[in-house]
Amino acid sequence: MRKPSRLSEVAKLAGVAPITASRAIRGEGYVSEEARARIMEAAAQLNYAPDMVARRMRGEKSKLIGIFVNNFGSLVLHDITKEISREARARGYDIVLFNAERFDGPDRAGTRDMLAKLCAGLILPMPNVEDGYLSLLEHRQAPCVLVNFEARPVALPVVAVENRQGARLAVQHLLSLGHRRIAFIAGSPYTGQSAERQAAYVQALQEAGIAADPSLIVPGRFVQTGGHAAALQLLDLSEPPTAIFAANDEMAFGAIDAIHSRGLRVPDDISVAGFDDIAASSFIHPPLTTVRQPLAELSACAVQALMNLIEGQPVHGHKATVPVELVVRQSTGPVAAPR
Amino acid sequence: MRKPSRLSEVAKLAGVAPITASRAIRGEGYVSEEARARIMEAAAQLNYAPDMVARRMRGEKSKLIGIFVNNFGSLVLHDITKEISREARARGYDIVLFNAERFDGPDRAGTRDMLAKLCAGLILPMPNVEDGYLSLLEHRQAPCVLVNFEARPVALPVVAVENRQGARLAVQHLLSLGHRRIAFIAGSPYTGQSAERQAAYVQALQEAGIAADPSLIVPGRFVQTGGHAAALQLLDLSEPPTAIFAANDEMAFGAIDAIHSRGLRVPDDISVAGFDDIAASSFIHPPLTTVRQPLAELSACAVQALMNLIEGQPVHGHKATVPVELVVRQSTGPVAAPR
DNA sequence: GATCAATATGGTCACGTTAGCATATGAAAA
DNA sequence: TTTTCATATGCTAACGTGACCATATTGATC
Repeated sequence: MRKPSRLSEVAKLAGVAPITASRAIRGEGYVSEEARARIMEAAAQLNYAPDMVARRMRGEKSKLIGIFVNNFGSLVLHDITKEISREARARGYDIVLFNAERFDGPDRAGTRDMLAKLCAGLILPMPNVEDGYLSLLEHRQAPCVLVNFEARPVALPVVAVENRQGARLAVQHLLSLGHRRIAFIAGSPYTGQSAERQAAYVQALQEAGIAADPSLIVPGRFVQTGGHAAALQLLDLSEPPTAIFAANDEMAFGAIDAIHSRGLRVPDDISVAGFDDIAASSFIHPPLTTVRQPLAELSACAVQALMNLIEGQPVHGHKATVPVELVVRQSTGPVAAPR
Repeated sequence: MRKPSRLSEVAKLAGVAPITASRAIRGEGYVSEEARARIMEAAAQLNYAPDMVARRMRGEKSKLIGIFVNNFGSLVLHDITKEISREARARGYDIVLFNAERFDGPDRAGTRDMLAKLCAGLILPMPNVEDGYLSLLEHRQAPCVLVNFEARPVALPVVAVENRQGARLAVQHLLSLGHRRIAFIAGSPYTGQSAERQAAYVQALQEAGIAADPSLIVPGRFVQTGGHAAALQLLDLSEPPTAIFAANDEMAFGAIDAIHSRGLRVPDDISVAGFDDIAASSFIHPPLTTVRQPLAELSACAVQALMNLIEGQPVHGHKATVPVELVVRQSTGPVAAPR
């Protein structure tokens, strides 16, 4: 590897001290016009570029925002990440995405902290965060905003969608279509987000005078294959549901696939609703009835909160919520006539 | 922000020199059992974690692989990234994804190079790379592997799918269904990948005795909205095509949407084929006939090549290709009976 | 008793950069 | 003439770490 040239080399070539070259390149402090010209030419000649790692070690801020995710394959996170990136770039910040899923690699925390140190701020679109790391963040490792975090009260800004309201809308929609046996495919067991949606599901049923049947609540880990397996399990019940509400769209995709694989039709035989409204949801067959998260608004809100933190405004554990909206498409329909 | 504790603080608390604490923590060199115990306890008490930025400044390797992408919203890149991440983690490496789309932020190159310096190696799943940066990489800024790079010969390892063969399969499939007016929705004009697929499309037509009609070749920038607009343009032709081959699945989604919006049916009125076989393609309506990129194999190949570079094997501009496969689903069918 | 090897510990310096302070020059103001 | 100010430049130190070299101490071997 050819070593990149250093500031001291530029300075030597220009016949000045390194600090003077530094000033010229950064455009700060006093440098005479002739010295500046010599330095710039030397820099160009040596193809010099400042070493941001060294700058960071001196504690300077970068123009970089880190997004830490713990589900690298998630489509809704893909969409959220895209929106955050758009917002951040509009403000002159670059984006790095770190796969923070747990694994047993060496120096796990070290790598994570290195990135955190390099970034001006962090956005964590995670429904849950390991306790140890959360307290590290609360003690100000870096400016940090949580997105869709629902695990517990926390001393950091949180931006989230109205999970309960969204789940309630979906369940009420299914109830209004005449469904009474409505199943719920839950996400990962330890995410507050899934818990919120599940709680609202139970409550909406109760308000309609229906007791939640535990056998109709099946976990699907927020992934498509999990939704597939969960739906099969539900279809195998002695009294299967007439509608399924999945805690996210990807599981709903899996559920629809599972239903089709049993020779049943959506929504004629069984209705399916999701949550998120990811891009693919309007394209699948049948188009998915789902709860739309306003991702652009959510992301704008998160980036704005992070900018406030970066610019030194005090950290408060304020939680901002953005409203959701039910998008009715063709995956839900009236309950089938009794056989 | 509470400052993280430093090695010197740990050393002072344990009553040793910093270098001894360093040795104890890294588990290298000679440290007596009692000293090690004191140091470890002090480190735990101070919640010490090594500063990887400082280590990197000393030139140490991290266990981090950077993936630079220039289309942050792309679904196929999402899938590729996921696979690379899986492969890398199996080898003990973490992953960061950098949004390298061009924009005019400050210190653009500096941020990029900082990340490059932090990573043990880079994977660039980009069909094209800015010339200046490419030559920087060729001069060994960091170990680097290109994925699906098709722009020009390059002195770096390249792993790619057989774009020409894939496009040929798709076009031949459409020809075998009786189609003669087959349109092509191209990707971004400056990506070799799109050019490769387009060239094979033209060649396959010629082999069937059909001259490519320039009005049937429309750019779609590899994005869904681009595919939508391109399809509308094609449908507005005085003699519209009976089949559309899109250079990627996302544009095919957009095309199908556009066709539906005109009250036409797929594949009854017009067939649509894509390229990539992203996850959503089997779920959309109708399920998409497409060319499958073996993403797991592609990624494994790329990570293996990068490991070779990192471990010091010589860099050669070898290009590895992985085979593609046509997946026939329901978006393609026989050409409609003449009206 | 001298030599050697293994064990154990620390001092110094460099990685590339910049803040803080010190210094030097010329010109304008008192 | 002296003071003040704006301009221009450089030295030193520090960010946190670890390689290299130097120095002890111990026990074993000749």
